[in-house]
Amino acid sequence: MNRSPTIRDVAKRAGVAVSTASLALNGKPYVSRETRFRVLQAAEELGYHPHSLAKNLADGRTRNLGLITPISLEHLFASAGFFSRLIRGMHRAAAEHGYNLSLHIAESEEEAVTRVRAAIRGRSVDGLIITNPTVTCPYLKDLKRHRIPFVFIGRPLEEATYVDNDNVEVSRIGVRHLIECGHRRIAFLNGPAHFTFCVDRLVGYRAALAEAGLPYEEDLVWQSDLTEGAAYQVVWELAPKHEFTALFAGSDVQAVGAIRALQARGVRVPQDVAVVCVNNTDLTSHFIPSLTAVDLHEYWLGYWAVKRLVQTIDGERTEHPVLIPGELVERESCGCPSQDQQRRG
Amino acid sequence: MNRSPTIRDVAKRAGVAVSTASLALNGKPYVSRETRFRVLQAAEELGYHPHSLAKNLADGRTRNLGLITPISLEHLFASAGFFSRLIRGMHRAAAEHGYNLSLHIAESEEEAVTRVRAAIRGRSVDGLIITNPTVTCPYLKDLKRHRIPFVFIGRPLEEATYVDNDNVEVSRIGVRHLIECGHRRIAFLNGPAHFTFCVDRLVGYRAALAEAGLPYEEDLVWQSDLTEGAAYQVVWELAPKHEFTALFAGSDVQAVGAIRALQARGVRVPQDVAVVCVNNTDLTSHFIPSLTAVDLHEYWLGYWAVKRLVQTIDGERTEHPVLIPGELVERESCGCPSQDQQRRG
DNA sequence: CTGAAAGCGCTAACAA
DNA sequence: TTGTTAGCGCTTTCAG
Repeated sequence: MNRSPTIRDVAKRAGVAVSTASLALNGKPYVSRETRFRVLQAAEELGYHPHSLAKNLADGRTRNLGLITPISLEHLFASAGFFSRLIRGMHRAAAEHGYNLSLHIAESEEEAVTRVRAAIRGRSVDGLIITNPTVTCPYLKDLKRHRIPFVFIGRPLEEATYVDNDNVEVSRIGVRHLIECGHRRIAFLNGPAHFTFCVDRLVGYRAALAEAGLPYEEDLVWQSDLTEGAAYQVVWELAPKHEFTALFAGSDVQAVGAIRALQARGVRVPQDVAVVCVNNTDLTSHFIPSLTAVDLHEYWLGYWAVKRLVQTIDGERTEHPVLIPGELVERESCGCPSQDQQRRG
Repeated sequence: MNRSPTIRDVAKRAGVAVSTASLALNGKPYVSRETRFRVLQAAEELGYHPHSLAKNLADGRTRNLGLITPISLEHLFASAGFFSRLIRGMHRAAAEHGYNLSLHIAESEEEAVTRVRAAIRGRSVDGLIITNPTVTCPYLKDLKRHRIPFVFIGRPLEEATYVDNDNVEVSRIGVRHLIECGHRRIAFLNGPAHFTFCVDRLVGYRAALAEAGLPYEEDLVWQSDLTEGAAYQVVWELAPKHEFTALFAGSDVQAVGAIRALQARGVRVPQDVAVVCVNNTDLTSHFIPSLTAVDLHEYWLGYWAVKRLVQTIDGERTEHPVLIPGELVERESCGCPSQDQQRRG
């Protein structure tokens, strides 16, 4: 197997110096049409392809973007679809800008610190995308000290570049839909308040009620962890104590827990209580009844996260975050006939 | 910001030559205890960390493993959980061997060819893991011509290193369970026969029946695409024409389609028909009734795929494929009381 | 055991 | 415009 041709070979064959070949090959100026043509031709004939490592070492860029996911296995399983779509979007944007995507999975924030450090030390990435920022963000120190470009997916508490859903809108859309279906007493099963997105969603919930002139009742705002079991517990407990005809759930899994609890109490969905949730997943589409959900468009979250990161790397100071809007996907659980109406319209 | 220390700095500080520093740093022999200590000490004091790119360029290895996924978006959405777990396992094994994982998502086999070529040309990976091999495998030519190490996830038709589930066992386990629950007429909703795993699963189905002395009836073997809609159609059509008390479905999604069809026909699950399916996902656990499923242990699939790849890279000729066993996870849909029995036991 | 020197393949000053 | 020449930071012969 012949050693693959280097830029030297190309230069020699084209009868020019390596530097000229380099310029020509990379489409830089200061090369005559004719010379460029000769070089390109030679490269073609030789089947030349640049060696990415050498290139990267020489110009100091790795053309590698790292994804750091500081989330537990449990959390991952619960949101596998979310990450698949996210990664897909990231991949697309990365490809558009000539970057590679490398994975740095961490099961905890501590592990994330290790991975961030390793990436920085080995200078193996030009930038980092980090999901699920929390209050602590222990890796932030390293990040800032080494001034490595990074962007968060999710709204962090600290000042930092980030991309997130417009979570106020997300819940507003969902709740508004229930209101339009005629519901006036809408319970909200939110997630834990230490997630910034849960805070934002509550704002959206209130906004939707306010817009419709409906009163905000604290008693109808419930909270549970993002698991089916936790949601079940909370709803089983609280549902009998309040009157409501609709429920807005913070996630698909919580919706399932809630529905199981309601059914166990003899409440039918959607006949007695209509349900809308956040996260448009295979669970929401395959569940019986299928669940009306707000799609988070994770693909675009990932896409823009990479875009922003590339901008940061390129030195463009981009202040405001990118906020991806949600979109309502109507199914059976909200009990609205509007789906058919739309089709007819 | 001070330029980060290089191996030169370390050597100088330790009062040795770079080559000696290199040997010491990499734990190679031919360095005296004392010298090694001095070097390590110097590195520590300087906060030295090797530059991965330089290292890679020098020794010709990228320490990068590429994952190629030639699957449509549609397919991906249907099996997001599968890939999450797969990738997680790959990541673990890669980390164990000091490799990085880079993503090369392709939405089709043609695109996969492009990505494989790019990876080869840029010499950006030491080896490739490729999922979903098909009859055509158009990238195989490039792979072989350049002799780049690779392993398939899934059984290919061509001779090649691969890792897969033991699909004969997978269905045997599922069907055997139904038999143990007392069922004697068990329908099998399989996937398309052009998937090698579907072929294998049919073998397992027959084996389970044979072991129990039950007759094999071709009429009870159905086939549908891997979507809910397709499964629904087939079961809606065929269910009334045959007598059976249990159904073994080739995937979680197919099971859902089948159950919807059965319910539409007034058949209750699990009271009238017990259901077991393949793929232990969030859908199977959250569905009502929750679905008894054969877990494919995708994590280990990914883990072993990388292990095998690393072995291949290291020149160890490993002939036979790794076959990951499935495991039954009992839930409501099979209607067996054995779950409780086990807990009591 | 240790050190000097030659690359790995490419980019980027700087000179011509 | 083009060519010469240093590196990028590390590994690896090959002599001492």
